[in-house]
Amino acid sequence: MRKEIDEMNFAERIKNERKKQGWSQDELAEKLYVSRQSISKWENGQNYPSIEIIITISDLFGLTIDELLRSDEHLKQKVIKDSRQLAHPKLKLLFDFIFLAGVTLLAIKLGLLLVNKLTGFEITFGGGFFWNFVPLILMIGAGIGSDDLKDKYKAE
Amino acid sequence: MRKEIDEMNFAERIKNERKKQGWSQDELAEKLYVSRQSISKWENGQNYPSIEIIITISDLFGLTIDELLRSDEHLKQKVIKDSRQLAHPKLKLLFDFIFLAGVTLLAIKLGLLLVNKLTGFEITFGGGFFWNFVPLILMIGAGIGSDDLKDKYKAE
DNA sequence: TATACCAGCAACCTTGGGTTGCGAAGTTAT
DNA sequence: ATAACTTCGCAACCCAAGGTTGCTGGTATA
Repeated sequence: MRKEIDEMNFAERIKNERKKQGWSQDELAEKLYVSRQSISKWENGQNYPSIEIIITISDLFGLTIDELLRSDEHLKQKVIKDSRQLAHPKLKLLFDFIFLAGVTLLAIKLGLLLVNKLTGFEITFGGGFFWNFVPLILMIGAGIGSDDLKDKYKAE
Repeated sequence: MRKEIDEMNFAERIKNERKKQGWSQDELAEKLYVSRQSISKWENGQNYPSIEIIITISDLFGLTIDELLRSDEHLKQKVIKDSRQLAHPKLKLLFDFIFLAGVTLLAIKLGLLLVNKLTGFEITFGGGFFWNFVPLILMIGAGIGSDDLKDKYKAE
């Protein structure tokens, strides 16, 4: 029972963590005030340390006790699902389109200015006020809205 | 030692959780395949259950093992510090200034356009190409750079 | 009253966690 | 080559901690 569940995980994990820190069994034993052979036993799955020592170990390695004692497979099932759903997907899509419209208008305007510059043409278009303000308003307004909605997820 | 650290917490917590579920000691004992007196002992702080049973208990009550074994005070100290430090603070500051310069130029230009519109003045300034492109380039370029650096933190 | 339920104390037993002893294997220095 | 040192696993042993059984007291209900 014990072996099937988590002992292999605990043994491996404590061994890996010890090596990650570059400690020998002797050094870890000193830190935990136990004999070196106790460390050896834990790492070979012969027994578990006492509760108090488990808590100390989790502090020493910066792991939760669950991470120490449970199998990776078990922990995976407990991971919170990352693919959360946006609260207002359609509204965000609208803001994205408006932003694109602003970008398009701006691109048209700047493109014409560039053509005039490079070719010596003097293509003009009326509504200078429109061409200077509306693209910016669209881009800024929609950008703010879309960014705001990006961080809102459905409650679970 | 043991009593000072977490035994009171474990004993209280397991008792509270059992009652929260509306179970008697007998009922919990059946679920865990132990005697009723074992439950009594745990709840009165006389001893701890074995590791296997602790894991089963944490599943049964939907708590982490850390929550079972550690004091509330201890868990608080483990909260990850949110105020992480940026990897390149000075570079990000430079990008922020460049962005501000672009915004300033754009504001000047749009401000003049607005004044012309509202007062009927015809204040003009040369370099139409400059006034149309440079603010945008500054804003977009610096905005991208600053946003990129916003997510880079120093390794711990 | 009797019965059922609940939970704590105590004696007892077993087993699991920790210690000590020993030795093998690997590495380094002379 | 040998000696010294480091690292770690196996085994015997011990004891305390965890679990069981027995008993009892308190409370609620019929």
